[in-house]
Amino acid sequence: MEVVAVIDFETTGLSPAQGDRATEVAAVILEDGKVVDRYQSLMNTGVRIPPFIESLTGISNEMVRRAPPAAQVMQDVSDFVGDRPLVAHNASFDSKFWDAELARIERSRRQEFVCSLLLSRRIFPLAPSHKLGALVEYANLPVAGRYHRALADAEMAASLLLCLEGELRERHQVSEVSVELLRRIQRVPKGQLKKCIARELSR
DNA sequence: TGCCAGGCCCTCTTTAGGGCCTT
Repeated sequence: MEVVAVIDFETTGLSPAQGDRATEVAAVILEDGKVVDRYQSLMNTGVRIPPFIESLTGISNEMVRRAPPAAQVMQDVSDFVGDRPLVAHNASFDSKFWDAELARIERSRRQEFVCSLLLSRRIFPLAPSHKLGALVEYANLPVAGRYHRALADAEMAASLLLCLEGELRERHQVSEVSVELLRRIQRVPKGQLKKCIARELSR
């Protein structure tokens, strides 16, 4: 697989369109089956974190008040990941915040996202849940730290991606798992994974 | 005052509804 950047945001809520902002971002660079570089930072947007979210993430208003400005953090993390393909667990969520926070510093995303949630639904259809934590347990992956902290979640999403790649290699005899193949697999209709892989491998 | 997301996916579907997943 090509070198990819696995990212994760902690935020004040679910929707940047409703005024929610990022509170923390992390990115890990995945190369040759291992994490070779890491970035993590809290970020100060000036938006108050609701008590429920403080409790969920352990990220307090006091912590972000002391953090660097969001503009600086987004510039740094954007430079850190560069043009590498991005991966996130439930990418529809992280891509919204990635795009919204980048737009505030007048930058735009140049690469597509791969979603480990959509992939895990195809590759592990029998998992009891496709939440990140449940998949980590299901696949017996290492717990990288506290759930709902950006770096720990990004590390565990990276482990999950490697696990999914391993499944494709072993169970489906795919010798080379490309980002393009992952993008196609995450859109395959239910029950058509094998057919999709066979079609892709015969190209 | 009351309410507040959105994409994906399944099904008792397609002129819809509801659960999952992210914080």
